[in-house]
Amino acid sequence: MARRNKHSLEEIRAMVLDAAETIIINEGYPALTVRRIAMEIGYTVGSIYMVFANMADLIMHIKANTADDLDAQLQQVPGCPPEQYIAESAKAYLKFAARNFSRWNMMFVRDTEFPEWYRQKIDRIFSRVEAQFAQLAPGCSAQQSKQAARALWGGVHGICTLSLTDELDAADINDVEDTLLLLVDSFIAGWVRNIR
Amino acid sequence: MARRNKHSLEEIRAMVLDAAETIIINEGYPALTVRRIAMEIGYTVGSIYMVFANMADLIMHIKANTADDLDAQLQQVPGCPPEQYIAESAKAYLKFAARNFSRWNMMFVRDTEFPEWYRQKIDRIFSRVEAQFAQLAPGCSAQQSKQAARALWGGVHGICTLSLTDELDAADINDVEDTLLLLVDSFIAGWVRNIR
DNA sequence: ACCTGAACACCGTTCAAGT
DNA sequence: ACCTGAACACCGTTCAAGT
Repeated sequence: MARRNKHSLEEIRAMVLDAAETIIINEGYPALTVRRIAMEIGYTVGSIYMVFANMADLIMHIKANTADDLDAQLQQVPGCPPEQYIAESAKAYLKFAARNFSRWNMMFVRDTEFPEWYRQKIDRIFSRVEAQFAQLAPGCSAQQSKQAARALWGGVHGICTLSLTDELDAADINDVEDTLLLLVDSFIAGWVRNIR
Repeated sequence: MARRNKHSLEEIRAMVLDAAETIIINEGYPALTVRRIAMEIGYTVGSIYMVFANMADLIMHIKANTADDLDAQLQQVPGCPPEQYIAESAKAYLKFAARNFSRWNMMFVRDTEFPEWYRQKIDRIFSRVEAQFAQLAPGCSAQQSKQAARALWGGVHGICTLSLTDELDAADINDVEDTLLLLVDSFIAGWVRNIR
């Protein structure tokens, strides 16, 4: 066999990425193997190494796609006063994490060094909340609002992680949302108070 | 070969657990393999299956040990007023996570269903902080202080996760500690205020 | 009653060989 | 210039066979 040339390398690359994401979504991260992807796209194992350096490289790009999807989701939160905006963003973050658990969870397992372009994507997600904190207390320094955003967003992330991996035994997602809003509301109330 | 009987099954079990923890500490979680453990304790692969059902079972018990160690660490936080106690506990949590990163991180990768006895260990860790919240606002219901503890502790956990996996680009651990204390102080201030 | 080690069904990765 | 598929060095797990 060999040589079919039915797809360009770019097309194959897209097919690999797409098949990989489908496998993760439907069967979870551990089900993702080169052989499995190859089968799915109708090529053999070797061909995957034509378009990605290795598994780690492919995974890095899946993470990047997830980061973009998450960012797009957060961008859809309608403009409103900072407190409300931050609360809505937290809810949107939880919703995305719950609906895309496997892909979302992948983003935070560190197999290889994060490349700079990936780090920037993560930063972009954080920066949205940072801007809101700056509005929340116009007097405070950029450093202060940045730290507040990171503290709270780390917090939001933690509640999502523990809830969705069943560490906090949160019965259903509504309980989690309540806990999330308790964190957001209390933190903001306390922060605005202490900043003065 | 075969039959040496130099160690009891209990001894082998302890050796396996000990070797596994050493490998994780020194070389990280991915370095942990049955063959590697067998080599380390001077037995063959098969013998590990005499004392643990499988790799997942072994890992579960490593996690349990880590949970106990973490609990012991938190127990060493000296008695003091609730706000301070919670802040000190958060610092102790971060310190443990930083010093025992591989083992700590393992606890939150969910490979199999958490057995009930393991869940109880995690609950015990949380309950320490819950009690402090009850003291913080004597009027509030048990449900309220429980939720507050879970919100804040989820938050503390999240900051630790993101910082130690380099997601929040926190330069050094002191910055992380500052961020952690900002979360704790602001949350408590806001919570006490809102609860009334 | 222990303990071995070969065997099985998997991995990711490489690369000579085919068209 | 693509693409294959056998080969390599790994996994976890099992279990007949040895003492």
